[in-house]
Amino acid sequence: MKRTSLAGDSCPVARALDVFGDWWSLLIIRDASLGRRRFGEFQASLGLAKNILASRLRTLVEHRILKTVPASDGSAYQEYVLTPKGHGIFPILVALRQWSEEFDEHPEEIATILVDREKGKPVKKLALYSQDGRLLNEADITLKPRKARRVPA
Amino acid sequence: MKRTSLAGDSCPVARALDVFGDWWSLLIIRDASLGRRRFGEFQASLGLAKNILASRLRTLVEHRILKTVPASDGSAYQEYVLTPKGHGIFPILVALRQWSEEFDEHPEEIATILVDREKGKPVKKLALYSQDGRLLNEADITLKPRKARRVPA
DNA sequence: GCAATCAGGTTTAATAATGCAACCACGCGG
DNA sequence: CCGCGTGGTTGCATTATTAAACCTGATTGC
Repeated sequence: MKRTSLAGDSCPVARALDVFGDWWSLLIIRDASLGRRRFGEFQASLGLAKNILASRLRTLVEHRILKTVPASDGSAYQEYVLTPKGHGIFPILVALRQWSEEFDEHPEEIATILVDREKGKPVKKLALYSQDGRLLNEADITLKPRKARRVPA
Repeated sequence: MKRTSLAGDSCPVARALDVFGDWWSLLIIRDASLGRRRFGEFQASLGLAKNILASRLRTLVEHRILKTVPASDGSAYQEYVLTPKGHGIFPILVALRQWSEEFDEHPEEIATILVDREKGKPVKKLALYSQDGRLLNEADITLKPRKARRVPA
């Protein structure tokens, strides 16, 4: 069967999904962004098989989304923490959360809401703006080739 | 071995991933948001097996992210178009794209950039704001229980 | 100081999800 | 009535995911 790799795709959405588009990676990253760092913490929180967790952590480290650090409590073990590249996934988690908050069929089952720490009030929805500050929706944008193609002589 | 379902999870991120967190759904939604509507268009664009595509389209319709409409060119076939719930996924696609644009190891392989239709200039990065307009980053937010828990007498 | 326990995995064997290709049904053109 | 394009479904081989058993090195109990 071989799951088709998207790594060579030219679409940035596909390239991102190739890195963490599987069933567990984003949840591991979510846990990491909530401060979990130890193998056992992830395993207890997510309830996934340990071999899968080991495999996912390995590929996330390879992709430099996580890095291992020597320990924090003096024990001989290692911990997994987000790199800057990993922290960059934060908006994606927020977007996923906001979509569920808005469209989930059973919103009463959602346990938590995202609030700003200072005031304790819900955050605004993520929104897309043009460089000159206009609010953009799906119809207001378009795709452009990244660079003018060099025409062969 | 049954793939563990996340549908009953109380985390909205997990709930979203349960709906479209597989290998293909987000790419189908991306294509739909680019205007593709026919089975054959998706299949040609994504290069996935037809049975998988049929299965994904079915579950996306069940979840009301896509809906089938009778035809647009008069033929007897049906087309798949995004519902409002489906259009709500747009910010997630943008977030994925922007992450790749910022962190991909081979950005030269990315073919397109997102620009606003009116001016043709790249869009701003998605950003998270508090209700009173402060720019928030990962450290400025926290999770709060959705409702005050009713304490049993 | 020796057994028991725990963190952090690897190995094994079963089951479920892919992928590919072949097949089917329908409408249409000739 | 024969073939072709669209839109699927069905079988079967291959791969991924899973739970559970096992392993290793460090820490704790006594």
